[in-house]
This record gives sequence, C-alpha cells and structure tokens, in this order.
Amino acid sequence: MAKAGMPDDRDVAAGRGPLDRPPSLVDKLAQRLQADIRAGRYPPGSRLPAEQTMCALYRVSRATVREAVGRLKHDGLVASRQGAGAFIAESGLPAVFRLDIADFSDAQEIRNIVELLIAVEAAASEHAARRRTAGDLEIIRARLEAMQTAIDRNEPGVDEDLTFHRSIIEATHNPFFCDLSDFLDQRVRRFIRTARANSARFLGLTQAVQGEHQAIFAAIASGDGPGARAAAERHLLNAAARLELYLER
Amino acid sequence: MAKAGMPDDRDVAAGRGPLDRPPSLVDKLAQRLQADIRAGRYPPGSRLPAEQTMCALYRVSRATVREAVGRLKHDGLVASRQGAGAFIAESGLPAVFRLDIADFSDAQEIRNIVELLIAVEAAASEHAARRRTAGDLEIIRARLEAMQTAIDRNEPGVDEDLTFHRSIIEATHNPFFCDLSDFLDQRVRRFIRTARANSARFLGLTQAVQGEHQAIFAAIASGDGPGARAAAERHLLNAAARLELYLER
DNA sequence: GAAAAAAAACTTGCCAGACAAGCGGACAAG
DNA sequence: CTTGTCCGCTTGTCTGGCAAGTTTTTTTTC
Repeated sequence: MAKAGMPDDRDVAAGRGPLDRPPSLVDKLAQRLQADIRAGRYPPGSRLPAEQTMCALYRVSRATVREAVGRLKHDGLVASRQGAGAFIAESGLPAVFRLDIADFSDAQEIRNIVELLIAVEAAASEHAARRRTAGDLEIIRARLEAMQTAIDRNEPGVDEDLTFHRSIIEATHNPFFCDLSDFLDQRVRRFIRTARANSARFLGLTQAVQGEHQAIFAAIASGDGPGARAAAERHLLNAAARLELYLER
Repeated sequence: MAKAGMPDDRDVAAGRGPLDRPPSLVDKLAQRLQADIRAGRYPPGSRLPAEQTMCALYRVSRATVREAVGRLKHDGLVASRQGAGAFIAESGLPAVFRLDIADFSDAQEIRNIVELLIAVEAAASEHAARRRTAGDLEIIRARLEAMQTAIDRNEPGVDEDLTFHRSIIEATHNPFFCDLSDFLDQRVRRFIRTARANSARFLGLTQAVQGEHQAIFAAIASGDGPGARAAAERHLLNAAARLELYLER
C-alpha cells in the first residue's frame, strides 16, 4: 500500500518531510500587503490600489494579485465590492484568529495546546454550572449515562467522552468557547489517535475517569461554579498526566 | 460629516444595511470542496483531482479553481506540491482556527469575547506565576512601574496597561496564550475605543486599578499560581463590570 | 534480465489578454 | 434641485499559454 516517492516515517523523523519550498509569489505578496496594512501604509477603511495598479507596482500578474488579496479577504482584513474596489477593514485587524499548529509531532507544541485546552474547558465548566438551563442539564446527564453504558460494555467510548464534554461546553451558551474547545479537542485527540493506535490507555474510559465525570456533573447540577471548575481542572490535569507519560516515551 | 447615500442608523437598525450579495463562484466552490473533504469524499492524505479535472467537474475556469484551492491551502486543509498535485492534510482538519466576529456592535458578542479573554488571561497569570524566569519578572516589574509613572502624570496610559498585561502573558512561554490573548485583547480595546472616545473611564488608569495590578505582580513574583489567577480574575472582572456599565447604555 | 538513463505525460505556478457585471462621478435634461 | 444617461474604472470570471517540477513509461546499457 506504500506509494513510491511518498515520504515515509524515516524521512519525516529526519525533518525531510514536506520540504520547505521557497515561498511562492502569492505568499510573499500576501505577507507584504499584510505588513503594509499593519504598518499603516494602507489605512483602515481606505481602498487598496486597483489590481492592475498592484500588478505594475509589485511586478506580478493579476492572477497572483487576486489570489493574494483573496487570502486577505478570507481573513477578513479586506472586503471587496465588484466595481468599487477592495477596502481595508475598518478595524484594520483580521477578523479571524489564525492558530497555526506548525509541527504536530512536537511534544512541546502539544503540551501548549493542552494547556490552553484545559484553561478553556475549566472556565467553560464554571460558566456552565452557573448558566445551564434545565434542558442543558438533561442533555449532559444523558451523555453521562451513555458513557456509563459504554464502560459497562467495555467499549472504548471515545465518542461518548467527546460528546459529554461538548455538552458541557455548549451549556455555556458562548459560541466562542464551543468553537475553540472543539478545535483544540479535535486536534489533541487526533494527535493521540494517530500517534498510537491503542489510545484507550490514555484517553479511554475507566471507572476512575467516570468518577471524575460524575464529580463535574454534580457540581454543574448544583450550580456550583468554582466546584465545577475545580472538578474539570482535576479531570483534565489527570488526562494530561496520562498524555505526558506517553510524550516522554 | 455625514456622507450622502450612506445608510444611516435607521436603515441599519431595520436590517436594510449593505444587502447580501450572491456568493461568488470561488466562495461556493471553496465551501463545496471543504464540505466534500469533511464528508470524506476526498479522504485525508489523498490527492485532490487535477485543476483541469475540477474545471470540467464543476464547470468553472482554472483561475476560479486555483483561487478556491488557494483558500483551502491558506487554511492548512490542503497542501500542494508543484508538479505533484494538491493533497488533503493528513489530519483532514484545517490547521487554523477561525474565530469570526460577525457583528462588532453586538453587545452579547462582546460579552462572549470578554468572557473568553478573562478565561485565557487568568489561566495565563497562573502559569506565569509558576514559570516566570527572573528576566520575565524584571520586565513585568518595569512595565508596572511605567504604569505608575503614567498615573502620576495623569496620562491615559492605555498602552502601558496593554504592555503590562502582555508581559505577563509572555511569561507563560506558551505562544498560543500570547497569540490568542493578543487577538482578543486588541479587539476588545478597539471596540471600546471606537465605541466611545473617552474610553479612559472604562479602561483608563486609576490608583485602584493599579492596586489590582500590584496584587497580580506580587502573586507572580512569589510564584503563587492560584493567587495570581485569583488576582487576575478579580482585576478583569472589575474591568468587565466597568465595560458592562457602558454596554447597558 | 536488471539497473540506469532518457523521454514522455501530467500537474502546479505564473502570466497575458479579454469580456461581462457592477460602481462612481460627470453631465445634461427636466 | 432632482432625475436619468453615459462613460471610465474596478472586480469577477474565462480562455489560452509557457515554465518548472514530478511521476510514469520507455529506452538504453550492462
């Protein structure tokens, strides 16, 4: 199944994976435009030069300009109107946060992500305890029971674990918590799953883990914000400690 | 100063602002490709069809395909190698987190952002207390003193406030905390500044605020993690309360 | 027959030119 | 002073093409 020419594990380990290509023209132009905007050469609200003007200015074709500007547009830094031009955002700042995970195999990078994840989920648990509706609580309880069922059947239950946590985050009714937690969680789990097949040892369900979950649920049910935070933090730190065992080989 | 033809407040309030344009071909194609990838029609690690193939498949020109694919590339969802093709990321997930702030003037949106900001900065303060080097502490102390100087001179000192907080975040030595905190902080401050000129009343320096800063510094200096978190949380909640006074008109 | 070298076939990166759709200001008519 | 028309400019999209890089096939050579 291994394709010829594909970089194998040895290559990646030696840092010869997807080798660093010289940045493309689009890359350089987009970066330069972004720098010019940040430096104030193109003030917020003003119009960017016309595409053809930029072609002459930067000595590239219109396609290149369009792709570079399209990138900024995608980041919410500029907005274009057909016939009128492309305008710098009023804020002068990109509307989207770019969290680039440069190296997925770097242990320190994973630690940093996990640290942020813990901060977000712990705070979310506290807010969930204070704001959860009766309906939220019912959903969380159902997820908790689904997990218990998985445990009793000796199933891995990774999905049940994920949805349980998700239901808590959603009880914050703060979409930013949901989105960020989703993003981080998916990546951490993906890392663990791809790094080692039998991830159950690290993220899998045990009765001990379930006990931590029950503690979180109890605190949320009783509206105990600090308690929910503490319980969530304890649970996540334990999970991080298991992960650490693996990271250290 | 009001420009003719600009939609005034009544229009915007009635939802008659800049009307929604039909999404461009590039928008639709990029979204469709992203959906196809997420649905598994293009599995992770596999190669995307050649550009000309997609031209025929989606009935668009190559420029359009290139721009759409370039967008996915920008999000880290695909990576292309000249001569070889464009490949779906191994993770099958975008490498960047998109935090879209849909409506900058929505009070609830700002509250949600502030909530996340508090969670991040409080956790960062705790980590900073545990991990700060002697050099970090020296920088933080300098920033704190710079702020005292600003207060004594009756200056607004908004920048000094910002850099003080930044120096704490940087002491976590976790770039994700730095980047995210930066992003959120800039936007919250921008919102306040543009919403009202005399923002000093809400974010400005007073001796009371400075007292809170000193408490954070003391906890970080003594390596007291929970204390630093509590002090930071108290400080930020107070700031949020001042902000709330404004949001409620 | 097998390994090495050369050629061919694709594929992306970039470019030039073109046309339609939409915007903005000028300008004349009422 | 308003209204309608026109014209230049700008973006959105298309077509066609060349250079550079990669993969596959063929040919050559030992």
